[in-house]
Amino acid sequence: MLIFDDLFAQLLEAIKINLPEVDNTDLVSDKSGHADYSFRTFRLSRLMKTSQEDLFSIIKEALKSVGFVSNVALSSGYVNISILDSFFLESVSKYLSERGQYPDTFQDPERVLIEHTSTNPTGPIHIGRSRNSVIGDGIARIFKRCGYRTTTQYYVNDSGKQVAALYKGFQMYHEKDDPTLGNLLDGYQKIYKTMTDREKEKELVEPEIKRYESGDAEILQKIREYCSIVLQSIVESLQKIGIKIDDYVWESSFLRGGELDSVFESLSDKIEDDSGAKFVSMPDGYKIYLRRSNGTSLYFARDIAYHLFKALNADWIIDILGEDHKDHAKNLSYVLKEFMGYTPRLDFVTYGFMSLEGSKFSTRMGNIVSLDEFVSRATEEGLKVVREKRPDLSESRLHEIAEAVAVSSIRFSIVKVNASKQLDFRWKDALSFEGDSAPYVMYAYARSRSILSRIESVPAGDKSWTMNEWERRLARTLFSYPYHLRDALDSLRPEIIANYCLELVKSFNDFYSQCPVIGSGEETEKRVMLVKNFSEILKDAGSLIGIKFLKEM
RNA sequence: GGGUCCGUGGCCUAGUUUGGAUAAGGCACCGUCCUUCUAAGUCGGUGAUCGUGGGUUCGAAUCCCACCGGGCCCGCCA
Repeated sequence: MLIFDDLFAQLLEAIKINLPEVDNTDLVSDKSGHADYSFRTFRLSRLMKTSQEDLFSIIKEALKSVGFVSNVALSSGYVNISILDSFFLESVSKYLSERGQYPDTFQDPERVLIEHTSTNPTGPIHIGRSRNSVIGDGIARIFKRCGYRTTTQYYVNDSGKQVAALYKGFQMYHEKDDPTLGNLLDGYQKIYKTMTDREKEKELVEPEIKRYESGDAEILQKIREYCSIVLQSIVESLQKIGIKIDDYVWESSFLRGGELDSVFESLSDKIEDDSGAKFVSMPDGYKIYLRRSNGTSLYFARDIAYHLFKALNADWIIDILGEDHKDHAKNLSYVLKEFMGYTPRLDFVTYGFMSLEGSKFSTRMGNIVSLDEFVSRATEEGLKVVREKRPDLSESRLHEIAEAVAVSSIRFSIVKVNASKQLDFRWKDALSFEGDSAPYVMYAYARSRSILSRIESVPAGDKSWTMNEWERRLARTLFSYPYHLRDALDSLRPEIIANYCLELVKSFNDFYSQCPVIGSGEETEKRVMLVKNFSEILKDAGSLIGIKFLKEM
């Protein structure tokens, strides 16, 4: 829960005393530049058959007692409400100095579990898949920031067809070799080339699945070993872009622990039979198979078991999934809630697929970019740029900056786009460090730190803190941070934070070019305060989406 | 074919969940500003019938319907 001076709520409450019919869609934070808040009279005027002028008088009267309101005016149906110049800056400063953060938080008892990435341990993570990680990690950080007890989890698929193929491929093509990452991937790719149709797949892989699920010690041990090797490389790739997942849950643990049997037991009155195979029916008649006729389990059944397991330690469960899993998510949610009385809050964030230079990612066409490759190319590009701009810095410092720029850029370029949209990856755009990008954000931070580092003593200034338009806009944008944070949390949309960062930086850059800080006499104290608040809040917000901030760059 | 998501200047994106005051940024292009705190920046300019057509409304990028274009799903794969 966020703690801050919620002006919006206070204004609304004050107006409600004299005008109980008001609801929170009548009042908006104004974006048109007319005022700070704007009350729209249209709805109430019709509803109450009261003129806009009369409503205006009532509102003006109601706001008389509100100390931070400086002006109330009626303009073409809008009641424009202005806030005292000093209020925004004072409020933010108070929180930062007294509580250490703005907004402050109150620990929420709800335990939130966010599952993300969960890519099959059958190959390195590529840039398309990393969209999942970037979104998931962003959402997790937003929850933590808002005071939730948050855990992230990676579901390791070490059972089923794909990993059986990983095993079989290695046995077929590299039996005498060490199970290195390279050999495992090679075997996997080769076996997939031979599995040209579903019959071929069945023939090669199904006996292995059967062995696996019947508890054959050899295959169990091998698959765990192979998956661990591939998973390790994925974990390392994620680490490079600053993502660390709290828990790894192995799918196979539900096969062995008996959880799967309890799933079938508790669903027994819903389960139907199709020549030995087991399924449940959705309201539209669609059949969801839980078990093959040969007795082995299917993904849906194991995913039920997994979600029951999640519920043991969480009140709110969030899964980040590719849009190909959308129907699965809907059906899973239905079965859990309607058939099994599932109580935790369950949300799915699905994201559109990424493409590469306008065409589909495709492993077999070689049309793919691994996360590692992207990181190293971005770092290289970053190094080129920093070297040119900062020839004065040491080699190690240049590398440090290049890496921060690369990682931040990668995450920012992915997270800033709404998850529901398809995202086309283009090298040219991804490696550009200008405009609406992470370096743009980082650079503004470095500028603010540079100013602060040059401040020795601050002369006491004019305490009334009247502001010019640039100071005011910056102060107001800083103040608005909690609203964006709350929006991002409620809608599970980390891009709201990315866009807020851009908006905040824009207001800072305008301020920077118009308002000198050092040596500005009476203005200095106020401006230093603005710069200080800016650097803290920008770092706070940007860190949520994985931007790394440097004092200089 | 059925379901579902997306469609905003030449290109990319915000705004759509909660309908409101001249549709907001970036890239590219043209021009401006470094003897003020880092020019990865600032300012100005060119460029949008918000996919199309209806509807609801005092008011629609936003809500409803139809259509068009694209993604994804429709497996005893995951």
